[in-house]
Parts: sequence; structure tokens; C-alpha cells
Amino acid sequence: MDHAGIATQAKIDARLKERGVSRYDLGREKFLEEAWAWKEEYAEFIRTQWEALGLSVDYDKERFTLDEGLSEAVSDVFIKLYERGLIYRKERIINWDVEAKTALSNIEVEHLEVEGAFYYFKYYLEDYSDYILIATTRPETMFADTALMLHPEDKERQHFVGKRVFIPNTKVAIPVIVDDYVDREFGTGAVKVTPAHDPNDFVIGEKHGLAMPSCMHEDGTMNAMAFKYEGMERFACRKALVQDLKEANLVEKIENIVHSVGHSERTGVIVEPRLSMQWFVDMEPLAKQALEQSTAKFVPSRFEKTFRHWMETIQDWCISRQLWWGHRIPAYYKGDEVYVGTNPPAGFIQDEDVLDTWFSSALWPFSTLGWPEDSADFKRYYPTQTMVTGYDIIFFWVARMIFQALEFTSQTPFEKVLIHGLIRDEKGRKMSKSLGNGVDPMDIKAEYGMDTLRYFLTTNSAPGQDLRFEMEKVESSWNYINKLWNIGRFILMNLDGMSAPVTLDPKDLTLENGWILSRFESTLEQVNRTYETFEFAEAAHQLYHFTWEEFAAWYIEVAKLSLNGEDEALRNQTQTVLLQVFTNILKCLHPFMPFVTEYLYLTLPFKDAESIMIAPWPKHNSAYRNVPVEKQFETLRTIITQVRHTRNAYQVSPSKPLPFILEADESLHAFYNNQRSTLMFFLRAEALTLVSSHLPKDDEVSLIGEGFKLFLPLGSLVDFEAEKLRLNAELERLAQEINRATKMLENPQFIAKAPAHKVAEEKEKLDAYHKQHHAVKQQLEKIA
RNA sequence: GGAGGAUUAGCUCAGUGGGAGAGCACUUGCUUGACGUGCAAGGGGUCGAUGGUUCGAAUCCGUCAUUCUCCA
Repeated sequence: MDHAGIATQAKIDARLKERGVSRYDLGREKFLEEAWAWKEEYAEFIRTQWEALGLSVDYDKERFTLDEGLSEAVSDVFIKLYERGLIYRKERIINWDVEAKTALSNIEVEHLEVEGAFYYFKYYLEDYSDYILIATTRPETMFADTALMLHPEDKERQHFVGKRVFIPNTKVAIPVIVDDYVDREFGTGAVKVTPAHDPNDFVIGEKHGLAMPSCMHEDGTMNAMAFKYEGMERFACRKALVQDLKEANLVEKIENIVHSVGHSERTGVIVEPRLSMQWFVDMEPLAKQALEQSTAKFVPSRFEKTFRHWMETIQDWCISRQLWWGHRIPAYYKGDEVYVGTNPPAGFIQDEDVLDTWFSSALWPFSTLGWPEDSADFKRYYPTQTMVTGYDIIFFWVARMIFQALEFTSQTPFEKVLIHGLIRDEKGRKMSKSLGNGVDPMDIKAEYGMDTLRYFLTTNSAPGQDLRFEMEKVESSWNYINKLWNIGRFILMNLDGMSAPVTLDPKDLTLENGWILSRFESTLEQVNRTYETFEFAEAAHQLYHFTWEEFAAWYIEVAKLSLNGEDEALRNQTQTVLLQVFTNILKCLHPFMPFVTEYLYLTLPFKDAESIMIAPWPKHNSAYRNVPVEKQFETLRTIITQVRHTRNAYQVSPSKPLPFILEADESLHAFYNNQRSTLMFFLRAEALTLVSSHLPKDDEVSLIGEGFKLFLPLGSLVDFEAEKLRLNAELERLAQEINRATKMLENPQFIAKAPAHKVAEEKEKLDAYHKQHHAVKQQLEKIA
């Protein structure tokens, strides 16, 4: 956890306000006591959430950025950077948050388009003989103007140079100077210089040795320089001032514009550029080093560009904050003397300010492991493997961790950076407090359980892509978990008479047992591969499909026959397969839904560990891979599906027993006889006649596939003409397929350039299509 | 001004060189001994437009359009 300097201090200030006191009444020491109490309270709250989320982290290694060890690391790094000349203290224009009353770094400022105006004011010469027109968007800063500036080649207005003009409606006169910094094309071609209120003007001010007064207090109200406006809030002052100048006929015009204005990411207020003394990190050498030496691999890789571009255009980092909650800067002053270190000489007083929270977060990968001590954890775990965070945190955290790690440990702190998207609301909007469209994970937990939320989040997110919160998908996740639950229930209800798992010899497996074990092998392969590459949604999709469409919809249904049968050996084999495959599914799903998988795992008998959390990951067993068996089972599936389809199309009840005639090559009769009971059950057959050739009749529907022709005597239900149309349509479809494959295979370029296995694949397909086409054609001829 | 996403079924989104996929919604049927939170069978898409690379492009490259985000 980090100490979230500004946010936390704001919370505590608010709490104190309720009690009618301010932090200044309390004093720094008492205030920090309050802050620590607040921290303890919220840390406990966060821990409760980690637990609720089922985070499988090493809870013993919890750290806090203000812990003693981490604080030492911060101090150490500050001092070393100072000694290396990479930290300096200077007066600069920084981004000032008038509400939090502290400096911010550049990236804590959010630029928003807002409606504003260009105000054109008249700056009269001291003798009122003429005036210079100046356009400004921030009238209220004019009291701190210290010069007007013209371009050296501005011939028309050369007579102003060297004279003085009045700040409008005041008796304050400022000089007119020249500098080719002025853009003659922009605005009125003349600018006012307000060094303490604008970064560009500050540079000019330094160059020309101008005074740098500020006309505002730190809370954004006007000071004595603003005369009658003293004490007014800056924007109230702007309004009153413009009104007064209008009345004094000092406003030429007002042009409404939309422009980009910096807002504090912390408090939302408009940031005030303010001249003040702050500590900075000199970024150029650190950024250069990071760009040259970082070996961190971003996933998805395009974020590497984001990182590099930011590093290439980086500005110095303002690290001091005018707060009490944080790491106090280890710098001490006595008059003009500065001491940076841990043992200040007598009479030196420590800097009042603290460091940016991110300054300490940047050290996280190594400070949490005991650095700067050469600790056992540091030796063992550093550098780390994977950093996981959102793309909005790349600048704040990832980039800073990388350059600090390279500077202080000479290593990239992690191998990979996994970047995820943000969760948006149902309408695709960013969740925010002001819109009130946030979703509390604990609400979802209360209604659907945490597994549902986790599964929804992980399976609906593509790498680096935002995710829309959708209740339908949450429900769909919940349905899936319910399905798993019911599968578990079914298995438990069907383990009667099982004393122990039996050895599964691939040679002795029933067709369905061989099929599901083979299918699990290829599923596991995909799951392992996609987990490795962080494609979690893909891994989950594979498991979802396997669980629902293959294991539940087909395997379990077929397995019911042996489970309810008389053959004990067969039953035990099936029970073992059921248990083995289901346990493996649970293990593979455990990272997505830890709670329900653990519960089901513990409920099952013959488990291989005390908890699924420490159970071994499913192992590959290539002996189970069996492509011929998969093909055979596919044939059964095709036959059953086609019959179901036909019943549906002819509106024959799914349960009405029918006689079937199955025509197949002699070589396949053994197989079909073997599967006779399965076929008869799923076809709801009153009879199944196996023949080598069959002469079809008018009242039969014929279903033709690879390796079979199936005839259903549906009697008067059969519309002879409709059947012909259907078969012709089938013929047409097959002809198209043949055409496509033939064209490919006749293309010499394809044969020459395509990979051999693709060519072989197409040949196989073409072969199969030819056979089916022939069979359907024959059928049509026979019935015609 | 610079950079990067997105554009695929009615909706929300995956897929990223070899015959268009999911969830939800929709249509038809089902008191099937785990599950109606379900079961079975379906319908629905010239993958934003255009040019190119390739034997082959939704997928790679160029241009344009619409839209979102980040940086300045």
C-alpha cells in the first residue's frame, strides 16, 4: 500500500473540519497521529477487500510506503541523487493546487477544454498619448505584470520602446521592452510579462532581470498587489476587474474562446502556475539511461511506445509537496546553507515539505524486498517477473520504477509489464465519483459472489483494452458457475460403489472416455499456452467451451449410460474419468474463480492435496491424445445432431421412438455395432438396422455424412418434393465446397508456396466432399 | 499539432494470414432423474470505405471516414 499523500491528507483535513479544528491548530505531530490512525483503519478495510477478492498474495510481505525500511530507502535515494547532482532545489513556476495548497508534478495536471476568453486591454503610456493593446486569458494576473514586450522589428510601435505604460486602471507603470521571443502573428503582436504567473514569462523575466512579484496568496485569493481586489478569490476578481475596466473604457474587446486549462487531478480545481522554491529531479540523464538500458517487455507491446515517448520528452520532476503526510525531505537549512543527509549539524532546521508519494512508490520493486540492505528476499526475488497495472499508470509508476531501478540496482525491475484496460460503466463512460456511475465490487459480491465478478472481469477483457461493465455478462458468468456447481453435484451423485480411482489404460477406454480425455489434452495445451501469454479471456473461453459444450453437453450425457449400466468395471472407469477431468477443469479454472473451485475440490473424494490452492497443476499425458477416437466420436455426434434436427424440422417429438436404417461400409460395421446402444439411446430408436446397402423408399428421409447414410422412415410426414429440394440444396453446398477446394489445389502457386500441411488438409477435405457429393447424388437418383 | 486505440451478428465484444466466433437478445420445440440459472434445434454478418502486398487478407501496409483516449 502507498500512503497517497494528497488524498489522505485531504480526508484527514475534512475529518478535522467536522470537529471544528484545522491541522494548524493540532500541529504537525498530533496531525500525524491522526493520519496514522486513519491509515490503520483503511489498511484494515483494504485487507478485508483483498480477502473478499480472494487475492492469492503473500500476506506476510505486506508493506507500506511509510514503513521504516521503505522510508530509509526513500531517504537513501534522495540523498544519493542529491550527491550525484540529480536533485536540485530552485525557484520555478510549478503547478499549484490552490485547494490542497501544494505543488503538483506535471502529470498530476489534467488539461481540459473549457470556455474562456481573450480580453483585449489598453496599456496607456504615462502621458496617456497612446496605448498598446494586450490580449490575455488571465486578467487577474495583470497586477503582477513587470513589463510589456514588443518584437524588435515591430516598426510601427517602436516609439513605445523604453517608455513606460500603466497597468490598466492603476498608477503602476511598467517598462516596454523588446525581445524576438514575441510572436508577431499571435494576438496583438505584443505581450505582457508576468514572470511569477507563467512559465514562459518566467524565462523572459530571468533573461531581462525583471522583478517577479506574485499577486496571489497560496489559496488562490488576491493579495495586496491587487489593490481593491485584495482578498477576493481569483475568478471573482477576474469578473469584477473586467467589469471595472469596461467601465473605465480600457477594454477594446472580448473574444470568447475554448481553450485547454490545467486542472488538478487530485482536487479538480484549476491549477495556478505559481513561482515557488521546490525540489526537482533532473530527469534527462535518468531518462536517457532508462531508454538505453531498460529490458522491460510491455504486453501488449504497443505500450512500449507510450513509455518511450514519454521518456524522450520528459521534463524535470517536481518532487516536493507542501504536505505533512509523507516522507519529510532530508534537507536542512541554516540561513543560506543547505545540508542534505541524515546527520544535520547543530542549528540546521529541516525542510517542512514532504516528497511526492510516487517518489517512494517508484522504489517499490526493491524497497519492499529490503533494499538498500542486501537482504535474502532481495537476492531471491529481484528483479521481479511481471508488473501488472493499468495503462493510466505507466507514467506515474512503471516509468519511474524503471529509471529508479536502473539508477540504484543497475537492473530493470521486472521482465514484463502487463497492461490492462479500465473498467467503464454500461454506457462506456469512465467510472467517476462525480457521475456516480461507479460499481462497488462488494455490491456485486453480495448479489452474485466474488467468483462471478472475477470471472466476468477476466474473461471479458482483451489485453490493454477497456472493458464495459455489463450486467448481462455478469449474469452469464453466474450461470456458468451454476453450471459447474451442478456438474459437481451430478458427479457426487454418481460415485456409488467407487472405492478408488482405477488405472486408465488408453487401450481399454470406452469411446466417450477416450474422447473426453483426448479433448482435455488439447484444451489443456491451449489453456497453458494462453495463460503463459496473459491471454486470460482466451484461456477462459477454451475452458468454458470445453466444460459446457463437450464435458457437460456430450460426455456426461453419454457417460450416463455406463453409470447406470450393470458393468461395474465400465462404471468404475467412467467414474474415474469423470472425477479426473472435472478435477482438472477445477484446477484450470481456479485462478478465475477461487472460491467455488476450492469448495467443489474439497467436496470431491480422492483429491491430490489438502486444498486446490496447493494442488499440482494438471499434467499433460500424451498417451490420451487420440485423433481417430475424436473422429469416431465426431461421427456419432454428427449422426445424433442430424437426427435431432430432422425431428425438429418435421416436428416429430424428440422422444417418439423411430426405426432407423444405417447404411455404412462393411469395414465400419464393427464400430457401429459397438456403439449400438449409445446410438439407439440418443436417436430414441425403436430399432437400428445396420446394412451395407439400402434401397431408399419414398417415405424415408435420408441423412448423409462422412461414413454413413441414415434413413428415417417418417411415413406420411415426408414431403417427397421437399426432400428432393433439401437434397439438391445439400448437393449445391457440396459442389461449392468442391469448387473452392479444387480451385485452390489446381493453383500451382498454392501448391508451390503454401505450407505442405495446408495442401494436405485441402486434399483431405476435397476427398471427403467428393465422397459425400457422390453419395447425395446417388441418393437423389435413386429416389427420383 | 503529435501519438495510439476502436470500427465484425439487433446489443456488448473476442478473433489478427488459410473455410466468420462468443455472451445476451430473437425463432421453434422440451415436466429428458445435475442444472428451465436448464435441454434440443435454428435464423442472423459483401468483418467502416478504398487502393496495395500475397498463391490466399476480417487479419499485413497506404489513404480516407467516423469515434475514443493520451501527450503538447
